[in-house]
Amino acid sequence: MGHTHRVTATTSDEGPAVPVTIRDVARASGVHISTVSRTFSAPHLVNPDTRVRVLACAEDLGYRPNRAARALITGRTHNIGLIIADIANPFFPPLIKAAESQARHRDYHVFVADTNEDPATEEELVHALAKQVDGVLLCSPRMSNSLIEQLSREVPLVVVNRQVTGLPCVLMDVGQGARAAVEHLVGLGHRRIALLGGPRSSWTNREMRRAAGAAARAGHAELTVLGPNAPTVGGGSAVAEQVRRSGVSAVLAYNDLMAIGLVEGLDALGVRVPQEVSVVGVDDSTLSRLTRPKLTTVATPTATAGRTAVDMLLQQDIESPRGARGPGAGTALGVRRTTAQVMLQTDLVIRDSTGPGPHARPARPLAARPGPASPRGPERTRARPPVTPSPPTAEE
Amino acid sequence: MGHTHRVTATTSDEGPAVPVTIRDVARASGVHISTVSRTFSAPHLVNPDTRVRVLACAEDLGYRPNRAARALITGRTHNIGLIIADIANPFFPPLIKAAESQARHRDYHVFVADTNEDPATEEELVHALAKQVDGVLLCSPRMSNSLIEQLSREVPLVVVNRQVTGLPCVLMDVGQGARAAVEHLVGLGHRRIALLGGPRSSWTNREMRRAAGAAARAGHAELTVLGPNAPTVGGGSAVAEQVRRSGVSAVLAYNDLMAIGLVEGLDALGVRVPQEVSVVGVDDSTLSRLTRPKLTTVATPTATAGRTAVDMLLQQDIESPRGARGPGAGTALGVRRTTAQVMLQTDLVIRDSTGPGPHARPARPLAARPGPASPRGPERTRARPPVTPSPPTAEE
DNA sequence: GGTGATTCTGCAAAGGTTTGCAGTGAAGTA
DNA sequence: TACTTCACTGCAAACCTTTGCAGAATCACC
Repeated sequence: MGHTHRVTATTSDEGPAVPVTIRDVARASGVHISTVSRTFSAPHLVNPDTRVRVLACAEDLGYRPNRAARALITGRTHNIGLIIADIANPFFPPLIKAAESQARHRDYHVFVADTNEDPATEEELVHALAKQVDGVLLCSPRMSNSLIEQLSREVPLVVVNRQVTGLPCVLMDVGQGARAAVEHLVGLGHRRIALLGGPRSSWTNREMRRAAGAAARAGHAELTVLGPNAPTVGGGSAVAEQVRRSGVSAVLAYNDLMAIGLVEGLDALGVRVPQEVSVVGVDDSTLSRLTRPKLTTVATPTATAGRTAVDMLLQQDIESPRGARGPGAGTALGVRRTTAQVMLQTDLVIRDSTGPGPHARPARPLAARPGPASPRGPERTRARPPVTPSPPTAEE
Repeated sequence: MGHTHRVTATTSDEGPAVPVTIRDVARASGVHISTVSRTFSAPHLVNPDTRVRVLACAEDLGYRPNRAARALITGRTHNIGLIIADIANPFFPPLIKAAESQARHRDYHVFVADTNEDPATEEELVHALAKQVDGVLLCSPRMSNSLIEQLSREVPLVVVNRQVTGLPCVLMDVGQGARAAVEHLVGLGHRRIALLGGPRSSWTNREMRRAAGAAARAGHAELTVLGPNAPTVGGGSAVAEQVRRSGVSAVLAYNDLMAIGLVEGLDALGVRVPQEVSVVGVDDSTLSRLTRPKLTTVATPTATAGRTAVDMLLQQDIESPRGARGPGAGTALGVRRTTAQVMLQTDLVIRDSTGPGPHARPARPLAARPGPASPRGPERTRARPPVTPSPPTAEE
């Protein structure tokens, strides 16, 4: 596979033509370049007759305003950068699409970049994007908090899935989700539960550990933390053996990918889910409904997060336009801006990958033993009113 | 879900500081701005002593060259635009990641944008990206060929998954893949086969129809085309009922998503795969190994396509730098460039979603009826040497 | 000491656009 | 008619860099 076969190779003169600028249009329509400029950026300032003439010339010259040059002087690019930890993770597409749609409504474009979960790439991308966008959405960053704060002085930032003091953040209450998941498992009669950790530098990871640990203690269950692991299918299947050896009867995974990988891995070892081990994921990605057994998972409001993040960025942006020292405007130092932190609720969605554990109450023996093929619909437990987030940890 | 809870809202003075320019560095280090510029873009031209001084000043002023301004004069942004039909389709992430990695090696950054399968959005995005990137990779475009050609005069273009005369293209030999799939099904004893079509304006879609039709005729099988459909899981499950009514015993779907959706839909109707209906997908996305039964599918060399496309773009780019009318260089009209078309091979990967049909030879009755849980490993048939692509159709 | 080469630095134009200011002419008002 | 107002347009500076050219200083060499 992947063998290359060159079918055709020709040369032609059909290149991108010489770029046509505002000057060419001005010359063609016999007006000054400033009039052409106004025709596009402030049409009400130019005489209707001239306007149509200019537009006509622009049309058949194929003129398009150079957005980069425009940005140089206005300080606004009308672009938003969206930096994503791993574009192959089905968690992100809904977020991306929601952000794009929200941005489009506000006449902005979104440029997405993928970091492969690598902090160095993350930093580099922020620098690369800095002057070409009006702000950057940092999704599930793997950098340290201090580096994020530092970068935020270079370009307006909104952080998703991480809490950074002084910066606008969109958080999902995975703590509450993890607690609901553990309570669900405890309620099913599980007393030995494993938590499959994700990347070490993930805020979500820390929140889950904290909340799952507390919930386990409250439920008199024992929680084993396994990890950190790569937050991928491979990362999940890689720990299957370890999970089996640990002797737990239920697992809460960092995300759906790991949960699915774990189910795969356990299956290969001959361990049945949910009969022998129950598995819970996080994200409620499209995947969770497609695999068998269907995954019990903590639903995160991904699309809402995308929309909210864009809103927060644009709001902040509008208040303090970049390059605020216009001609004659003096130097505007330290523009005030508002930084809000928003916490979104999560839901536990119960499907077929969780079942009764070794300490299940024998009451209602039939109803209490819903096999993976049981026809009951998905059950949703709404998370409780969100709590205030834990104080931000010192570093990462 | 998605209820917003505002946790914190503060204002602070920690905004993005006043942008520090090359001027500030020049002033601080007591040299002319041109020296600062050279310190960054041509260090060998500046005295080591001055260089360290300038670098030191730049460092503690936090100076970063403005890439947009630089691009304005050099004509090169060192960015590549990557326009994707649907970022939620697992077909794309490997392509994106390969493109990003290849670009990074050449000191380029990739900006991804998603079009939601919408031609209008596609066009708009090309315009938006035009002056901010050195070239655009158009993946599985839904625009008309003529529009693509027109846009290619605005910015260098490389097209993936579509054949446009005069433009560099990266194609996957889905025709060969579809043929192999149909032959596989015919060999299994299927005589009535359905093709689940994808988007009408998809080149891949047309190729598949053409090749699958020919292969069916050659195998004395009847091919029913169903569609066009949305190339998504939903699009697949939506036609399940129609597939059942059509009475076919095997289906070749436009892509894995549709195939998986179809399997889901058939399952809901009580139709078993592969016992009653065989299903083949296209793409060999990560999904195809995760669902049950594991999907028989046509593997497309997605990562290779991403790498190749970047290479073709950069090669073309290097030959003809944009804005080629440098100071005093006169007007360079119609720069020559080379346009190649590359066809990549595909492979049929046989897994568990295909099984014997109504006309199966009764020979080896046991081995010929592999259930979905049969432990045989995946089987790969290498596609034959690629053929020259069919001549481009007039429109889209 | 004179010549030429070499190394470094400054000057200024250029890239494509926006925008405050001033100027023009026409229309409105007294 | 004289004066104000208004709508429109041109001028030129500004945004932040890069880069060809030329000047200055240093050095080597004869």
